[in-house]
Amino acid sequence: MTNFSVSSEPEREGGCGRMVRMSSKDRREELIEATIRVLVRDGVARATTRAIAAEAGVTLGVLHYCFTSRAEILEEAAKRLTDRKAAAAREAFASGADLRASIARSLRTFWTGVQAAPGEEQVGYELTQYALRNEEFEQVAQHQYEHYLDVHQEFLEAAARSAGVEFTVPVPALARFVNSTLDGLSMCWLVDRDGKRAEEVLDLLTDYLVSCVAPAG
Amino acid sequence: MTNFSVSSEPEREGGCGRMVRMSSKDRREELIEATIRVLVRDGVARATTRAIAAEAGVTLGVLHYCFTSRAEILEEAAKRLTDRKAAAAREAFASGADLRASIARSLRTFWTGVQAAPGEEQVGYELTQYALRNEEFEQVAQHQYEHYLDVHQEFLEAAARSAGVEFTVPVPALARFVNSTLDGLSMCWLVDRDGKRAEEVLDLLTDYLVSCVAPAG
DNA sequence: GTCTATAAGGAGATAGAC
DNA sequence: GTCTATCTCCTTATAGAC
Repeated sequence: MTNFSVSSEPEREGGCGRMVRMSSKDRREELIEATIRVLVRDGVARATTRAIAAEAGVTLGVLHYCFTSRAEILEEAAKRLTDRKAAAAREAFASGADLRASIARSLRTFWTGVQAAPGEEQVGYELTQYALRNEEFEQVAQHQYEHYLDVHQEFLEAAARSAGVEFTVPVPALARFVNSTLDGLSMCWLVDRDGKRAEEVLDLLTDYLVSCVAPAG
Repeated sequence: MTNFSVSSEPEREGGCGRMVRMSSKDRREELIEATIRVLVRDGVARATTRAIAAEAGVTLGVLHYCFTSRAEILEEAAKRLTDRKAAAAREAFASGADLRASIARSLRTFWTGVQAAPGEEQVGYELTQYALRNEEFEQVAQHQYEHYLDVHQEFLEAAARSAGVEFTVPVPALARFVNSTLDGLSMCWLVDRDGKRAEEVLDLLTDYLVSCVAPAG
Protein backbone atom coordinates (compact mmCIF):
# COMPACT_ATOMS: atom_id res chain seq x y z
CA MET A 1 0.00 0.00 0.00
CA THR A 2 1.97 2.95 -1.16
CA ASN A 3 -1.04 4.96 -2.23
CA PHE A 4 -2.20 6.76 0.85
CA SER A 5 -2.66 10.28 2.03
CA VAL A 6 0.50 11.49 3.74
CA SER A 7 -1.06 14.59 5.18
CA SER A 8 -4.31 15.63 6.75
CA GLU A 9 -4.14 19.17 5.50
CA PRO A 10 -6.92 20.03 3.07
CA GLU A 11 -6.37 20.41 -0.65
CA ARG A 12 -5.25 23.79 -1.79
CA GLU A 13 -7.86 25.30 -4.08
CA GLY A 14 -5.61 27.45 -6.20
CA GLY A 15 -3.52 24.56 -7.32
CA CYS A 16 -0.50 26.81 -7.05
CA GLY A 17 1.61 24.61 -4.80
CA ARG A 18 2.53 20.97 -4.85
CA MET A 19 -0.43 18.65 -4.37
CA VAL A 20 -1.00 16.44 -1.42
CA ARG A 21 -0.40 12.83 -2.36
CA MET A 22 -3.64 10.94 -2.44
CA SER A 23 -4.86 7.52 -3.47
CA SER A 24 -6.35 7.26 -6.91
CA LYS A 25 -9.65 6.30 -5.34
CA ASP A 26 -9.72 9.39 -3.15
CA ARG A 27 -8.69 11.50 -6.09
CA ARG A 28 -11.55 10.19 -8.15
CA GLU A 29 -13.86 10.93 -5.29
CA GLU A 30 -12.65 14.51 -5.01
CA LEU A 31 -12.87 15.01 -8.74
CA ILE A 32 -16.43 13.69 -8.94
CA GLU A 33 -17.51 16.05 -6.18
CA ALA A 34 -15.74 18.91 -7.93
CA THR A 35 -17.54 17.99 -11.13
CA ILE A 36 -20.87 18.12 -9.34
CA ARG A 37 -20.09 21.56 -7.98
CA VAL A 38 -19.15 22.84 -11.44
CA LEU A 39 -22.22 21.23 -13.02
CA VAL A 40 -24.56 22.79 -10.50
CA ARG A 41 -22.91 26.17 -10.60
CA ASP A 42 -22.08 26.53 -14.30
CA GLY A 43 -23.99 23.89 -16.23
CA VAL A 44 -23.02 20.97 -18.43
CA ALA A 45 -21.62 22.98 -21.33
CA ARG A 46 -19.17 24.79 -19.05
CA ALA A 47 -18.14 21.70 -17.11
CA THR A 48 -14.94 21.34 -19.11
CA THR A 49 -12.07 19.18 -17.97
CA ARG A 50 -10.16 22.35 -17.20
CA ALA A 51 -12.94 23.82 -15.10
CA ILE A 52 -13.30 20.57 -13.18
CA ALA A 53 -9.58 20.22 -12.56
CA ALA A 54 -9.39 23.83 -11.37
CA GLU A 55 -12.34 23.30 -9.04
CA ALA A 56 -10.66 20.25 -7.54
CA GLY A 57 -7.36 22.09 -7.32
CA VAL A 58 -5.49 19.66 -9.53
CA THR A 59 -3.95 19.94 -12.95
CA LEU A 60 -5.34 18.56 -16.16
CA GLY A 61 -2.85 15.72 -16.13
CA VAL A 62 -4.16 14.50 -12.78
CA LEU A 63 -7.72 14.43 -14.06
CA HIS A 64 -6.69 12.36 -17.04
CA TYR A 65 -4.70 10.09 -14.79
CA CYS A 66 -7.84 9.27 -12.81
CA PHE A 67 -10.38 9.28 -15.64
CA THR A 68 -9.98 8.17 -19.21
CA SER A 69 -12.18 10.94 -20.59
CA ARG A 70 -14.53 13.79 -19.84
CA ALA A 71 -17.38 11.46 -20.65
CA GLU A 72 -16.39 9.09 -17.88
CA ILE A 73 -16.22 11.71 -15.16
CA LEU A 74 -19.43 13.38 -16.33
CA GLU A 75 -21.24 10.08 -16.24
CA GLU A 76 -20.09 9.31 -12.71
CA ALA A 77 -21.13 12.75 -11.54
CA ALA A 78 -24.50 12.51 -13.26
CA LYS A 79 -25.32 9.18 -11.67
CA ARG A 80 -24.36 10.42 -8.26
CA LEU A 81 -26.45 13.55 -8.68
CA THR A 82 -29.45 11.46 -9.64
CA ASP A 83 -29.06 9.07 -6.73
CA ARG A 84 -28.65 11.94 -4.33
CA LYS A 85 -31.74 13.68 -5.65
CA ALA A 86 -33.78 10.49 -5.42
CA ALA A 87 -32.59 9.92 -1.86
CA ALA A 88 -33.49 13.49 -0.92
CA ALA A 89 -36.96 12.98 -2.37
CA ARG A 90 -37.43 9.85 -0.26
CA GLU A 91 -36.42 11.84 2.80
CA ALA A 92 -39.21 14.27 2.03
CA PHE A 93 -41.92 11.62 2.29
CA ALA A 94 -44.51 12.44 4.85
CA SER A 95 -47.21 9.96 5.75
CA GLY A 96 -50.02 9.73 8.20
CA ALA A 97 -53.68 9.00 8.56
CA ASP A 98 -54.68 12.22 6.81
CA LEU A 99 -53.97 11.62 3.15
CA ARG A 100 -54.41 15.22 2.09
CA ALA A 101 -52.08 16.46 4.80
CA SER A 102 -49.32 13.99 3.97
CA ILE A 103 -49.50 14.68 0.24
CA ALA A 104 -49.55 18.42 0.79
CA ARG A 105 -46.61 18.23 3.17
CA SER A 106 -44.56 16.05 0.85
CA LEU A 107 -45.15 18.35 -2.09
CA ARG A 108 -44.28 21.40 0.01
CA THR A 109 -41.05 19.80 1.14
CA PHE A 110 -40.20 18.94 -2.43
CA TRP A 111 -40.95 22.46 -3.54
CA THR A 112 -38.87 24.03 -0.77
CA GLY A 113 -35.98 21.93 -2.00
CA VAL A 114 -36.38 23.13 -5.57
CA GLN A 115 -36.44 26.74 -4.48
CA ALA A 116 -33.46 26.28 -2.21
CA ALA A 117 -31.31 24.65 -4.90
CA PRO A 118 -32.50 25.68 -8.34
CA GLY A 119 -29.11 24.88 -9.86
CA GLU A 120 -29.52 21.22 -9.02
CA GLU A 121 -32.90 21.12 -10.74
CA GLN A 122 -31.46 22.86 -13.73
CA VAL A 123 -28.52 20.56 -14.16
CA GLY A 124 -30.88 17.61 -13.96
CA TYR A 125 -32.70 18.83 -17.06
CA GLU A 126 -29.46 19.73 -18.79
CA LEU A 127 -28.10 16.25 -18.21
CA THR A 128 -31.27 14.70 -19.58
CA GLN A 129 -31.00 16.77 -22.75
CA TYR A 130 -27.30 16.10 -23.02
CA ALA A 131 -27.92 12.37 -22.69
CA LEU A 132 -30.59 12.47 -25.37
CA ARG A 133 -28.10 13.98 -27.82
CA ASN A 134 -25.17 11.70 -26.96
CA GLU A 135 -25.76 8.01 -27.37
CA GLU A 136 -23.04 6.99 -24.95
CA PHE A 137 -25.01 8.82 -22.23
CA GLU A 138 -28.36 7.27 -22.99
CA GLN A 139 -28.29 5.21 -19.83
CA VAL A 140 -27.77 8.35 -17.75
CA ALA A 141 -31.17 9.73 -18.74
CA GLN A 142 -32.80 6.34 -18.31
CA HIS A 143 -31.23 6.03 -14.88
CA GLN A 144 -32.70 9.40 -13.95
CA TYR A 145 -36.26 8.66 -14.93
CA GLU A 146 -36.33 5.09 -13.68
CA HIS A 147 -35.35 6.33 -10.27
CA TYR A 148 -37.63 9.35 -10.25
CA LEU A 149 -40.63 7.29 -11.31
CA ASP A 150 -39.81 4.71 -8.66
CA VAL A 151 -39.60 7.36 -5.99
CA HIS A 152 -42.95 8.84 -6.90
CA GLN A 153 -44.59 5.48 -7.00
CA GLU A 154 -43.20 4.62 -3.56
CA PHE A 155 -44.41 7.95 -2.29
CA LEU A 156 -47.94 7.39 -3.53
CA GLU A 157 -48.09 3.85 -2.20
CA ALA A 158 -46.76 4.84 1.20
CA ALA A 159 -49.17 7.74 1.51
CA ALA A 160 -52.14 5.57 0.55
CA ARG A 161 -51.13 2.77 2.88
CA SER A 162 -50.72 5.08 5.87
CA ALA A 163 -54.11 6.59 5.22
CA GLY A 164 -55.78 3.22 4.76
CA VAL A 165 -56.94 3.94 1.24
CA GLU A 166 -56.07 2.76 -2.24
CA PHE A 167 -55.86 4.47 -5.59
CA THR A 168 -58.60 3.89 -8.10
CA VAL A 169 -56.25 4.49 -11.04
CA PRO A 170 -53.05 2.61 -11.96
CA VAL A 171 -50.32 3.79 -9.63
CA PRO A 172 -47.49 3.68 -12.23
CA ALA A 173 -49.49 6.05 -14.41
CA LEU A 174 -50.20 8.28 -11.45
CA ALA A 175 -46.51 8.29 -10.55
CA ARG A 176 -45.68 9.36 -14.08
CA PHE A 177 -48.33 12.04 -13.81
CA VAL A 178 -46.90 13.43 -10.60
CA ASN A 179 -43.34 13.25 -11.86
CA SER A 180 -44.28 15.02 -15.07
CA THR A 181 -46.23 17.77 -13.39
CA LEU A 182 -43.47 18.47 -10.88
CA ASP A 183 -40.78 18.37 -13.57
CA GLY A 184 -42.68 20.75 -15.81
CA LEU A 185 -43.64 23.00 -12.95
CA SER A 186 -40.03 23.32 -11.85
CA MET A 187 -38.90 24.20 -15.35
CA CYS A 188 -41.59 26.79 -15.70
CA TRP A 189 -40.67 28.28 -12.34
CA LEU A 190 -36.98 28.34 -13.23
CA VAL A 191 -37.94 30.60 -16.11
CA ASP A 192 -40.56 32.93 -14.68
CA ARG A 193 -39.96 32.50 -10.92
CA ASP A 194 -43.65 32.89 -10.20
CA GLY A 195 -43.74 31.12 -6.85
CA LYS A 196 -47.33 32.03 -6.09
CA ARG A 197 -48.71 30.39 -9.21
CA ALA A 198 -46.46 27.40 -8.70
CA GLU A 199 -47.91 26.83 -5.24
CA GLU A 200 -51.41 27.04 -6.67
CA VAL A 201 -50.47 24.26 -9.06
CA LEU A 202 -49.18 22.16 -6.16
CA ASP A 203 -52.53 22.68 -4.44
CA LEU A 204 -54.40 21.57 -7.56
CA LEU A 205 -52.20 18.51 -7.81
CA THR A 206 -52.92 17.71 -4.18
CA ASP A 207 -56.66 18.00 -4.78
CA TYR A 208 -56.39 15.72 -7.76
CA LEU A 209 -54.40 13.03 -5.99
CA VAL A 210 -56.80 13.04 -3.05
CA SER A 211 -59.66 12.58 -5.50
CA CYS A 212 -58.08 9.42 -6.87
CA VAL A 213 -58.55 7.22 -3.81
CA ALA A 214 -61.18 5.02 -2.31
CA PRO A 215 -61.26 3.25 1.07
CA ALA A 216 -59.02 0.19 0.98
CA GLY A 217 -60.72 -3.12 0.58
CA MET B 1 -32.31 48.35 -55.54
CA THR B 2 -29.31 46.29 -56.45
CA ASN B 3 -29.99 43.58 -53.90
CA PHE B 4 -32.24 41.15 -55.60
CA SER B 5 -32.26 37.58 -56.63
CA VAL B 6 -30.99 37.28 -60.18
CA SER B 7 -31.96 33.68 -60.61
CA SER B 8 -34.81 31.42 -59.71
CA GLU B 9 -32.66 28.32 -59.45
CA PRO B 10 -32.54 26.88 -55.96
CA GLU B 11 -29.51 27.19 -53.70
CA ARG B 12 -26.89 24.57 -54.12
CA GLU B 13 -26.50 22.62 -50.89
CA GLY B 14 -22.88 21.67 -51.19
CA GLY B 15 -21.69 25.23 -51.43
CA CYS B 16 -19.18 24.08 -54.00
CA GLY B 17 -20.10 26.57 -56.72
CA ARG B 18 -20.64 30.28 -56.73
CA MET B 19 -23.66 31.32 -54.75
CA VAL B 20 -26.78 32.80 -56.16
CA ARG B 21 -26.95 36.47 -55.40
CA MET B 22 -29.66 37.18 -52.89
CA SER B 23 -30.85 40.13 -50.86
CA SER B 24 -29.58 40.31 -47.32
CA LYS B 25 -33.13 39.89 -46.08
CA ASP B 26 -33.65 36.70 -48.07
CA ARG B 27 -30.26 35.44 -46.95
CA ARG B 28 -31.16 36.00 -43.33
CA GLU B 29 -34.39 34.16 -43.94
CA GLU B 30 -32.60 31.18 -45.44
CA LEU B 31 -30.05 31.14 -42.67
CA ILE B 32 -32.67 31.23 -39.93
CA GLU B 33 -34.48 28.30 -41.50
CA ALA B 34 -31.19 26.45 -41.84
CA THR B 35 -30.50 27.15 -38.18
CA ILE B 36 -33.85 25.68 -37.22
CA ARG B 37 -33.13 22.55 -39.20
CA VAL B 38 -29.75 22.12 -37.52
CA LEU B 39 -31.20 22.83 -34.08
CA VAL B 40 -33.94 20.26 -34.50
CA ARG B 41 -31.67 17.65 -36.02
CA ASP B 42 -28.49 18.09 -33.96
CA GLY B 43 -29.29 20.20 -30.91
CA VAL B 44 -28.13 23.55 -29.59
CA ALA B 45 -24.57 22.52 -28.74
CA ARG B 46 -23.93 21.34 -32.27
CA ALA B 47 -25.60 24.28 -33.97
CA THR B 48 -22.26 25.94 -34.68
CA THR B 49 -21.88 28.74 -37.18
CA ARG B 50 -20.13 26.28 -39.47
CA ALA B 51 -22.91 23.72 -39.25
CA ILE B 52 -25.51 26.40 -39.96
CA ALA B 53 -23.59 27.86 -42.89
CA ALA B 54 -23.09 24.40 -44.35
CA GLU B 55 -26.79 23.61 -43.94
CA ALA B 56 -27.69 26.82 -45.76
CA GLY B 57 -25.08 26.14 -48.44
CA VAL B 58 -23.13 29.33 -47.79
CA THR B 59 -19.71 30.04 -46.40
CA LEU B 60 -18.91 31.28 -42.94
CA GLY B 61 -18.25 34.75 -44.28
CA VAL B 62 -21.76 35.03 -45.63
CA LEU B 63 -23.25 34.09 -42.29
CA HIS B 64 -21.24 36.78 -40.56
CA TYR B 65 -22.20 39.25 -43.22
CA CYS B 66 -25.89 38.71 -42.38
CA PHE B 67 -25.62 38.24 -38.61
CA THR B 68 -23.28 39.89 -36.17
CA SER B 69 -22.87 36.78 -34.06
CA ARG B 70 -23.97 33.23 -33.39
CA ALA B 71 -26.06 34.58 -30.53
CA GLU B 72 -28.08 36.74 -32.90
CA ILE B 73 -28.95 33.97 -35.31
CA LEU B 74 -29.71 31.51 -32.52
CA GLU B 75 -32.04 33.99 -30.90
CA GLU B 76 -33.94 34.60 -34.12
CA ALA B 77 -34.28 30.90 -34.74
CA ALA B 78 -35.40 30.25 -31.16
CA LYS B 79 -38.12 32.88 -31.29
CA ARG B 80 -39.40 31.57 -34.56
CA LEU B 81 -39.46 28.01 -33.28
CA THR B 82 -41.44 29.10 -30.25
CA ASP B 83 -43.96 31.07 -32.28
CA ARG B 84 -44.38 28.21 -34.69
CA LYS B 85 -44.93 25.74 -31.89
CA ALA B 86 -47.47 28.00 -30.23
CA ALA B 87 -49.30 28.45 -33.53
CA ALA B 88 -49.35 24.70 -34.09
CA ALA B 89 -50.80 24.21 -30.62
CA ARG B 90 -53.57 26.68 -31.38
CA GLU B 91 -54.34 24.75 -34.56
CA ALA B 92 -54.84 21.67 -32.44
CA PHE B 93 -57.67 23.20 -30.42
CA ALA B 94 -60.83 21.20 -30.62
CA SER B 95 -64.02 22.49 -29.09
CA GLY B 96 -67.61 21.44 -28.92
CA ALA B 97 -70.50 20.85 -26.61
CA ASP B 98 -68.89 17.75 -25.10
CA LEU B 99 -66.11 19.05 -22.86
CA ARG B 100 -64.50 15.69 -22.29
CA ALA B 101 -64.40 14.95 -26.00
CA SER B 102 -62.85 18.27 -26.94
CA ILE B 103 -60.21 18.07 -24.22
CA ALA B 104 -59.39 14.49 -25.10
CA ARG B 105 -59.13 15.32 -28.77
CA SER B 106 -56.93 18.35 -28.21
CA LEU B 107 -54.56 16.40 -26.00
CA ARG B 108 -54.40 13.58 -28.52
CA THR B 109 -53.59 15.99 -31.31
CA PHE B 110 -50.88 17.55 -29.19
CA TRP B 111 -49.46 14.16 -28.36
CA THR B 112 -49.47 13.03 -31.97
CA GLY B 113 -47.44 16.12 -32.76
CA VAL B 114 -44.87 15.35 -30.09
CA GLN B 115 -44.45 11.81 -31.33
CA ALA B 116 -44.21 12.93 -34.92
CA ALA B 117 -41.52 15.52 -34.23
CA PRO B 118 -39.61 14.63 -31.07
CA GLY B 119 -36.62 16.70 -32.16
CA GLU B 120 -38.69 19.86 -31.99
CA GLU B 121 -39.77 19.08 -28.45
CA GLN B 122 -36.21 18.34 -27.51
CA VAL B 123 -34.76 21.52 -28.88
CA GLY B 124 -37.41 23.47 -27.01
CA TYR B 125 -36.10 22.14 -23.71
CA GLU B 126 -32.51 22.62 -24.79
CA LEU B 127 -33.16 26.24 -25.65
CA THR B 128 -34.83 26.81 -22.30
CA GLN B 129 -31.81 25.39 -20.49
CA TYR B 130 -29.43 27.30 -22.72
CA ALA B 131 -31.29 30.52 -22.02
CA LEU B 132 -31.19 29.91 -18.28
CA ARG B 133 -27.40 29.66 -18.41
CA ASN B 134 -26.82 32.64 -20.71
CA GLU B 135 -28.15 35.96 -19.51
CA GLU B 136 -28.37 37.45 -22.97
CA PHE B 137 -30.89 34.74 -23.84
CA GLU B 138 -33.07 35.17 -20.79
CA GLN B 139 -35.85 36.69 -22.84
CA VAL B 140 -35.90 33.65 -25.12
CA ALA B 141 -36.98 31.38 -22.30
CA GLN B 142 -39.45 33.93 -21.02
CA HIS B 143 -40.86 34.29 -24.52
CA GLN B 144 -41.35 30.52 -24.66
CA TYR B 145 -43.25 30.15 -21.43
CA GLU B 146 -45.32 33.29 -21.78
CA HIS B 147 -46.59 31.99 -25.09
CA TYR B 148 -47.10 28.42 -23.98
CA LEU B 149 -49.02 29.48 -20.89
CA ASP B 150 -51.14 31.81 -23.00
CA VAL B 151 -51.94 29.04 -25.44
CA HIS B 152 -53.02 26.66 -22.71
CA GLN B 153 -55.15 29.29 -21.06
CA GLU B 154 -56.86 30.08 -24.37
CA PHE B 155 -57.40 26.40 -24.93
CA LEU B 156 -59.06 25.90 -21.56
CA GLU B 157 -61.24 28.97 -21.93
CA ALA B 158 -62.34 28.03 -25.43
CA ALA B 159 -63.17 24.48 -24.41
CA ALA B 160 -65.19 25.65 -21.41
CA ARG B 161 -67.03 28.29 -23.39
CA SER B 162 -68.03 25.87 -26.13
CA ALA B 163 -69.31 23.40 -23.59
CA GLY B 164 -71.22 26.05 -21.66
CA VAL B 165 -69.35 25.48 -18.43
CA GLU B 166 -66.81 27.34 -16.34
CA PHE B 167 -63.82 26.26 -14.31
CA THR B 168 -64.12 26.23 -10.55
CA VAL B 169 -60.38 26.86 -10.11
CA PRO B 170 -58.28 29.81 -11.35
CA VAL B 171 -57.67 29.30 -15.06
CA PRO B 172 -54.10 30.69 -15.09
CA ALA B 173 -53.15 28.12 -12.47
CA LEU B 174 -54.88 25.41 -14.44
CA ALA B 175 -53.06 26.51 -17.60
CA ARG B 176 -49.77 26.24 -15.77
CA PHE B 177 -50.80 22.85 -14.51
CA VAL B 178 -51.58 21.58 -18.01
CA ASN B 179 -48.44 23.10 -19.48
CA SER B 180 -46.29 21.56 -16.76
CA THR B 181 -47.81 18.12 -17.04
CA LEU B 182 -47.46 18.05 -20.81
CA ASP B 183 -43.90 19.41 -20.68
CA GLY B 184 -42.84 16.88 -18.10
CA LEU B 185 -44.66 14.06 -19.82
CA SER B 186 -42.93 14.81 -23.11
CA MET B 187 -39.52 14.84 -21.47
CA CYS B 188 -40.19 11.57 -19.74
CA TRP B 189 -41.38 10.02 -22.99
CA LEU B 190 -38.34 11.31 -24.86
CA VAL B 191 -36.26 9.29 -22.43
CA ASP B 192 -38.16 6.04 -22.01
CA ARG B 193 -40.47 6.12 -25.06
CA ASP B 194 -43.24 4.45 -23.14
CA GLY B 195 -46.16 5.61 -25.25
CA LYS B 196 -48.72 3.47 -23.50
CA ARG B 197 -48.05 4.97 -20.08
CA ALA B 198 -47.93 8.42 -21.59
CA GLU B 199 -51.41 8.01 -23.00
CA GLU B 200 -52.66 6.84 -19.63
CA VAL B 201 -51.36 10.08 -18.17
CA LEU B 202 -53.17 12.06 -20.84
CA ASP B 203 -56.35 10.23 -19.88
CA LEU B 204 -55.84 11.07 -16.23
CA LEU B 205 -55.25 14.68 -17.12
CA THR B 206 -58.45 14.70 -19.15
CA ASP B 207 -60.38 13.28 -16.20
CA TYR B 208 -58.96 15.88 -13.92
CA LEU B 209 -59.75 18.81 -16.18
CA VAL B 210 -63.30 17.62 -16.68
CA SER B 211 -63.67 17.42 -12.92
CA CYS B 212 -62.76 21.09 -12.58
CA VAL B 213 -65.87 22.57 -14.16
CA ALA B 214 -69.35 23.54 -13.14
CA PRO B 215 -72.29 24.71 -15.28
CA ALA B 216 -71.78 28.32 -16.32
CA GLY B 217 -73.74 30.90 -14.42
C1' DG C 1 -21.71 40.28 -52.52
C1' DT C 2 -18.98 36.23 -52.05
C1' DC C 3 -15.27 33.61 -50.62
C1' DT C 4 -10.63 32.14 -48.80
C1' DA C 5 -7.57 32.44 -45.35
C1' DT C 6 -6.50 33.20 -40.94
C1' DA C 7 -6.54 35.12 -36.37
C1' DA C 8 -7.37 34.08 -31.58
C1' DG C 9 -8.95 31.26 -28.28
C1' DG C 10 -10.76 27.09 -25.99
C1' DA C 11 -11.43 22.25 -26.00
C1' DG C 12 -9.85 17.07 -24.94
C1' DA C 13 -6.15 14.32 -24.57
C1' DT C 14 -1.19 12.90 -24.03
C1' DA C 15 4.08 12.70 -23.61
C1' DG C 16 7.53 13.08 -20.86
C1' DA C 17 10.19 15.78 -17.21
C1' DC C 18 10.52 15.68 -12.34
C1' DG D 1 2.18 10.56 -8.48
C1' DT D 2 2.32 15.15 -10.15
C1' DC D 3 2.78 18.70 -13.36
C1' DT D 4 4.13 21.37 -17.53
C1' DA D 5 4.07 21.71 -22.18
C1' DT D 6 2.17 20.51 -26.21
C1' DC D 7 -0.57 18.21 -29.97
C1' DT D 8 -4.58 18.32 -32.51
C1' DC D 9 -8.90 19.74 -33.36
C1' DC D 10 -12.79 22.79 -33.42
C1' DT D 11 -14.90 27.07 -32.31
C1' DT D 12 -16.27 32.24 -33.33
C1' DA D 13 -15.11 36.02 -35.75
C1' DT D 14 -12.70 38.99 -39.13
C1' DA D 15 -9.60 40.83 -42.89
C1' DG D 16 -9.03 41.26 -47.32
C1' DA D 17 -8.81 39.15 -52.15
C1' DC D 18 -11.86 38.67 -55.97
